[in-house]
Amino acid sequence: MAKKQKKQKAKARLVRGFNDRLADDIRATNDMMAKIHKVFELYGFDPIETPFLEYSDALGKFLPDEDRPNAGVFSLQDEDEQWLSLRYDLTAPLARHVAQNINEINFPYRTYRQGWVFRNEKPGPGRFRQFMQFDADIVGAPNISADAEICMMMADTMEALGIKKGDYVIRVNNRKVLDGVLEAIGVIDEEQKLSVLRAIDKLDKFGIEGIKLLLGEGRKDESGDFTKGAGLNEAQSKSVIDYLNGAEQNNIDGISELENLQQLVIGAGYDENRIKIDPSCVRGLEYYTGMVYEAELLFDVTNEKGQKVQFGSVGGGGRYDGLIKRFTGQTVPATGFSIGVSRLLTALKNLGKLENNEMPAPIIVCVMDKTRISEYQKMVTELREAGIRAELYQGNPKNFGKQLQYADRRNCPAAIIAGSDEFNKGTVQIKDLIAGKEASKNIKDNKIWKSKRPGQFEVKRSEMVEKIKELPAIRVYYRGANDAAN
RNA sequence: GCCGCCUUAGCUCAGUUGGUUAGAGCGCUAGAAUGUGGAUCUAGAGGUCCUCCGUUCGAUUCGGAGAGGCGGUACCA
Repeated sequence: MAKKQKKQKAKARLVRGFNDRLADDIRATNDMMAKIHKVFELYGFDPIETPFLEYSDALGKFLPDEDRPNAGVFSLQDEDEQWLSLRYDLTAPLARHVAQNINEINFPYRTYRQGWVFRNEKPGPGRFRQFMQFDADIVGAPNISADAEICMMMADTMEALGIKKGDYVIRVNNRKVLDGVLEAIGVIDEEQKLSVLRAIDKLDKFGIEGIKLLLGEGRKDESGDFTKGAGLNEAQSKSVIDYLNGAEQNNIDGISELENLQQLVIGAGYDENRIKIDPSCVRGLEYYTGMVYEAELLFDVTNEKGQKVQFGSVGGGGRYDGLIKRFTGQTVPATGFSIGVSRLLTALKNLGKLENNEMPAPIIVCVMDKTRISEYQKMVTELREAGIRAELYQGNPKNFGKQLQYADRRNCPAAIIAGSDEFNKGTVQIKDLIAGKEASKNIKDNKIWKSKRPGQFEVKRSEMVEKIKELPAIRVYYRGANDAAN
């Protein structure tokens, strides 16, 4: 009987590729977001928010087909049988919004937005099926100066997040130049073109030797799986490698755009350490029409298991002059950038570059006498009014040791203790749990430990809040907040 | 999608050449110690050995299929 019931219990489990987020991550993410917002606002961008769900056809070419309605995107049918999809990026919904409100929008439209996006595909390391992006775009801006500004803003954003000059680089390239290379070696087949571009994109992953294999017959990976190559001949392959090594190119249009951008950013004080032209930068294949950019972290990241991980790209973007045309028929040039917030957070966390501004745990007011709950609650309120996190112990107050154990495990800076003795005297006990923890290192015997009450002292009830404020842990954290308020 | 590795207690993992009662550490609960966190000691709870099918007198162990996890690779708007 008991067994049968057990079998009927629901299994607590997460959907593949989705994750719960814990307090530290949420706080760190919010902190990052605030910094990014600040930079984007400074550059004159305004926020916008669009829904998670869009009509599938509005999202572009990834329509659910009959056989695989959920390939790549999560899709479902509405009551009227129309296909809806969870957004897989923030650009397609922006294009829809702009097309829909094209007469009201004041161009050039500088806009940013953040949010969750969803992809129905196999999750990998640092890769999830729900993740957060943070985008900025300038819509209705045909000039290279818009691309230059986006690149500079990206550089500023990286630095605002605490990543130093030289620890990141914004790589820039131009699609037109890549097209010129393909043209020069006589590759006209669309599939082959894509294979060549994909191979080029993998330079940082596999190196020149790996690229040669991918341009030719193909490459076998570490698990023994074989990737078919682009099938170029020796001469074609050599031309591509020469291009990657910086050989001169003949696409005048693309080259001059890149030169123009470089001139603009250098003029504004962004040298090659920050924004660099890189022939191996490719990005979204059938999507971008001119400039493409990518933000790359240059330092090694060590993961939880102590392995070194090459982190690479944490964001990318480019010019997409065709996206809004799908809706309106008229070309609306646009350029923008997308930051992979979740990825960036992981990188910063592994690096220890997140500022240590962890929220201190609350002060715990212990319950020693159940008939005096309202008096304990009053203490909590006074602390809160002073801007100090505080809570009344809400577990079973029967066992007093449990209350301190709870406070200890939460890393609370202090506990307030008041029983009948203290109430009679008009005092409270303040127990500095951090000082006590320090003292415990030298006390082996529990009887002594108990009688000594390390870190604990008695103060007048009326001075409780002031004395709490004087605790080292409280002073350090709350000083900044109070200064800001005053 | 393809390739490889993995799945035993809440967690990390031993183990069983196919056999009666499957273990450890950590964690959890209780007590020593009812107004004091840590350390220590004692006791206790906790398992369809991922699922199904097959081989076998007998399967957690062997075989097959499937699911899930990790990693590589492909795709990536």
